[in-house]
Amino acid sequence: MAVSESVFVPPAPAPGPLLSEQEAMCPHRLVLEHVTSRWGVLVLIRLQERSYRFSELRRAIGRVSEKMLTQTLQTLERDGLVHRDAKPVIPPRVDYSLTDLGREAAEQVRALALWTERRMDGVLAARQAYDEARRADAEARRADA
Amino acid sequence: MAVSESVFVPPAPAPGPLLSEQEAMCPHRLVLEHVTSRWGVLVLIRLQERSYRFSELRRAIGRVSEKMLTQTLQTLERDGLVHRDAKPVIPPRVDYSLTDLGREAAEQVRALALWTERRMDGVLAARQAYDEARRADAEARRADA
DNA sequence: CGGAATCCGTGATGATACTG
DNA sequence: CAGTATCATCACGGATTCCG
Repeated sequence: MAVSESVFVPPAPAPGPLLSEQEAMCPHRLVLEHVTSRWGVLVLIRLQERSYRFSELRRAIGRVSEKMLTQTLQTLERDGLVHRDAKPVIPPRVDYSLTDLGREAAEQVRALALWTERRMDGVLAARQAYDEARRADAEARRADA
Repeated sequence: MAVSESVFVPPAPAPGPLLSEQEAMCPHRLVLEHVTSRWGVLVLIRLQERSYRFSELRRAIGRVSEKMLTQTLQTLERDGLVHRDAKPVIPPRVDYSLTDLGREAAEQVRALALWTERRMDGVLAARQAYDEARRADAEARRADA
């Protein structure tokens, strides 16, 4: 029946998938996946600097659809990492910020992001070596034939 | 033709997608996605204890298809985080271990995983509160009508 | 045993339009 | 502005098969 975009029923009103949740794995692995998810990482890092409004966050991250940003924020909010402050005004104004738990998570994630940045040239060098090696023995194999 | 499973042409012999690579974003964001990818995280953490053979690693992680494990390992190898030692014997024997770079990455990832485990009950509590709150004002809205 | 290659379902993602 | 709803699309990832 192609339940595209998995639907959640009353008992478990979870917002969106954000990496399949159906598996019966240790629950903390799921939180890990929320935190390390594509947009989760970027949201946490952004919100670490300061509080953001929805569209503002969207622009800051760039190339994220409204849908995915909403989904990510809802998941992180449900996990208690993000605080959502909706002000009942016209036009609507919603501010997102980190909770204490979220700040801790953000620090971990940020450390990882900083490491990545620091070691980037090492990675690039490794890639060139890898690609070169593959090219080399692809050629050698062609010489056989 | 529905290019399922994006194809890479000679200039960029990258193994597999492992989260879409086509986007022109800062390259270190890609490495971050490799490292935080679903299986990338688990592979790094496992290999941190010791070296593993392919099937051994597969069993240790559990519920990972050969294909995804291969893809993950190849991506991490290309990024210079994992070392692949293929011994030309029959039957084939291939050992995977972390490089120095990989060990650094694994430490970051492990810190995150440990944090997740430590704060798990906080997250669970937050979820219950969130779900309860939603249930409550779903009821309130029903009272309106 | 360790992969490489293929087929294929379904779920994650993005574009668009609509609501309050 | 901050979402929600709907739809179209591909990439993830599993199963299977073949090779060395």
